[in-house]
Amino acid sequence: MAELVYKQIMNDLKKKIFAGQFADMRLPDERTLSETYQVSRSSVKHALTKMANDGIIFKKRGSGTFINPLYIKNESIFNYEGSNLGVTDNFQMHGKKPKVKVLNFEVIPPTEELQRDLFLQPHDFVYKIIRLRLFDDVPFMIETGYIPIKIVQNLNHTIIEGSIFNYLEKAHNLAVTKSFLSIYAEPSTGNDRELLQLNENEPVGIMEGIFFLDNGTPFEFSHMRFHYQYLKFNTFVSVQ
Amino acid sequence: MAELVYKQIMNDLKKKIFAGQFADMRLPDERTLSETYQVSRSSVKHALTKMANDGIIFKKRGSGTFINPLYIKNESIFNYEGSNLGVTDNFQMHGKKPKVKVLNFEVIPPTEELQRDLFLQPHDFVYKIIRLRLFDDVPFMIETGYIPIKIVQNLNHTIIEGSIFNYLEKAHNLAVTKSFLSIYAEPSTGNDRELLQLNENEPVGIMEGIFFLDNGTPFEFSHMRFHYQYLKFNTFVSVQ
DNA sequence: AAGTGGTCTAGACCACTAC
DNA sequence: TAGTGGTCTAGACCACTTA
Repeated sequence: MAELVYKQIMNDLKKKIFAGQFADMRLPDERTLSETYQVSRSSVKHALTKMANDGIIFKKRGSGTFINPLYIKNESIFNYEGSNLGVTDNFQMHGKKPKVKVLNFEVIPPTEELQRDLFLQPHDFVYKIIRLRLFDDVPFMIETGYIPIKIVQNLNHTIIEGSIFNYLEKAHNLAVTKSFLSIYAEPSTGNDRELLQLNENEPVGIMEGIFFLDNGTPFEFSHMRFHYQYLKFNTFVSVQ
Repeated sequence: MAELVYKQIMNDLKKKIFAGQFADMRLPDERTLSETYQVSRSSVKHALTKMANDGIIFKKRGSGTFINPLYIKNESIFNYEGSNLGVTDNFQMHGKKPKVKVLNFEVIPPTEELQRDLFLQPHDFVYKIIRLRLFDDVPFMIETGYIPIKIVQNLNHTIIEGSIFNYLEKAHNLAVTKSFLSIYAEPSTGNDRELLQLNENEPVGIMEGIFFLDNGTPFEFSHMRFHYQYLKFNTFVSVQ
């Protein structure tokens, strides 16, 4: 499979960045990279722009392109660099296997909040799925998801024990590529402490929001309660 | 002032989107826009790519370019839409006045971590500024900031009691437009509980990272500890 | 003055979607 | 098959930083 030029460059540069190959925290200039990889400067620029948008590097006009030191420092488990937004794909940690324990699986009428968030009518029923997620045997997150049955009619226990997003992509060619998320903290509840093995004074980190299909259709409302040590959300913010 | 071509296109399209000029939620195709604006297709693409990254539109290869209905319905879903990234500007809440109490203001040599994060030499001293932030008289955040003195030499007590970012923009024409942030939660320390009026089991939300000037120069490392009820970070995430 | 990233052009061909 | 966005090229010139 011939990979895209700009992705090859991205992957090669990322590899070299993590290998510490740019000790001065500075990348070669675009014209040199274009020579090195034997591609046009536009392709190099495409790769660098994407990496800058991901916060891996930043470009200083007139000076050069530099590595974001925080990017190397942060070994967060949660990042959105995978091929899709699915939790299963993104929570890979040092070779540990992600596991799923289904706590609840039912179909309910949508609350008013769900009607608003997912653009539903009162008669558009939704799956309510509660899952505990673990690395090997260490629980790290309780996930409550709501998915309209009109988008997928045939969810079952086997599917939701794996990655719903993967199933959608493979079986229905539906890709989840966008989301609006809120991140905040709360004291842990008794249920949190029991399931996530937290002490009395230890909190949960919460990430909740709406996931969208590629065409803009709201697909899922998700509420995720994390053991506080397992949620670190990194983001690059830019204005203007 | 001759504005950039792709920005003109962005602004024009945004204006038309909000005016409801694309009733079918669909933009003209790239080749048509290129004709309309009498520019190259690359420039149109540049504009559309930026708008897609902002969550304003969706591009579907093979189908066309579509408007994100949420963008029209709820403009406030996007954080950080002000003119800069300053805390003072962004933490406005229901007409309450933000106040600042300076807890610490000194100049120190940079730690190794700061040297790496802010690209400093060991002799590049930094301001260390600790401030308690309040709405009216309710404290909500403890902020510890480190700023290289080589970027601003004349900070004083009066300035840091207000908005440093505003001061920079007005007095030195330096705009802070980018940041790399991590958001996570921790149990509160004794100091947190005292300053933020938290109970034993209540946590802090933490936002920390680097703020950059428009030209890419790292300007400040900031560590912010929030009363958990006052940190809610909203973000739009998109892959591919 | 030299070097860097930014903008813009004109065009070719590819990959995917809809009909 | 026609139409859409995606990738890629080769090159020109501009804006900014550094020395």
